Amino acid sequence: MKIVTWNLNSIRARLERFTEWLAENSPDVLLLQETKCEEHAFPKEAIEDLGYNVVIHGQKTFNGVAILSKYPIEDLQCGLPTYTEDPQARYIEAVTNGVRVASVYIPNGQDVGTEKYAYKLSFLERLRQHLAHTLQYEEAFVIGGDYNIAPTDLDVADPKAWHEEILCSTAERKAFNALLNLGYRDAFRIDHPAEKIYSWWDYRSQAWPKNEGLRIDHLLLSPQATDRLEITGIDRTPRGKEKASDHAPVWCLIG
DNA sequence: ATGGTAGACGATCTA
Repeated sequence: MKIVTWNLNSIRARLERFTEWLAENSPDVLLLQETKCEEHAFPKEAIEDLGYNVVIHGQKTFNGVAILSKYPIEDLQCGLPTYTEDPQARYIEAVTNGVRVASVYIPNGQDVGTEKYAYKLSFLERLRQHLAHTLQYEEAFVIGGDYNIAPTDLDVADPKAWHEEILCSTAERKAFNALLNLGYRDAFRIDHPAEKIYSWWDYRSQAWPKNEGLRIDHLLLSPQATDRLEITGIDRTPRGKEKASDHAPVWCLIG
């Protein structure tokens, strides 16, 4: 079962490229972030035509997450149960083909020390609380998303430039590690323990041609999902095309 | 300290 996480940076701006990639790669499940529209504006039919069921937690202009699956989608949950007062659409969870999956768009945080940074850290704490709770189900659970955190300097092309900057600060990395310390694993690092490869390249400053990226998109696996993990990867091909998202899809294969 | 680009939307805000 192939599961992909991808921050599309607008599903409508990306529709042609995205459906093209879907037809070529045909993953079983997609966990999408930054769809950037309300449900009525989401191009559901074009995706359903390719054989996917679609569930959406959207909002106007910003954020928005979705789950696509070739299998029926059950037990839908929009928003973190531990953060029901969050006005932003950043979390969706469901069960499909016997696997619990979630798509999460963790706040960017803007700059260290800002109000948005505080919101990011509080969102991460609410996520930690929820993931602590779901462990008791002892299910295969895959939490894919744009975490907006490069877990270590190995995940950063230019660690000096990013030292204690947003996406790389100590408090953010501690919050990410707190998720791992619950018992979840960063899927990509299981079979690529030392590879310098990234999932996001800023549109600015020619970051893509210079390969000045960061690995901030992750698939976290519960112990039961970890036991079933076969391989993972990051597909950089779509990032090099016209009208690309600034993020690349990250995938894993669960047996 | 600033600016670089992209998307939504219609002036800026978010990233």
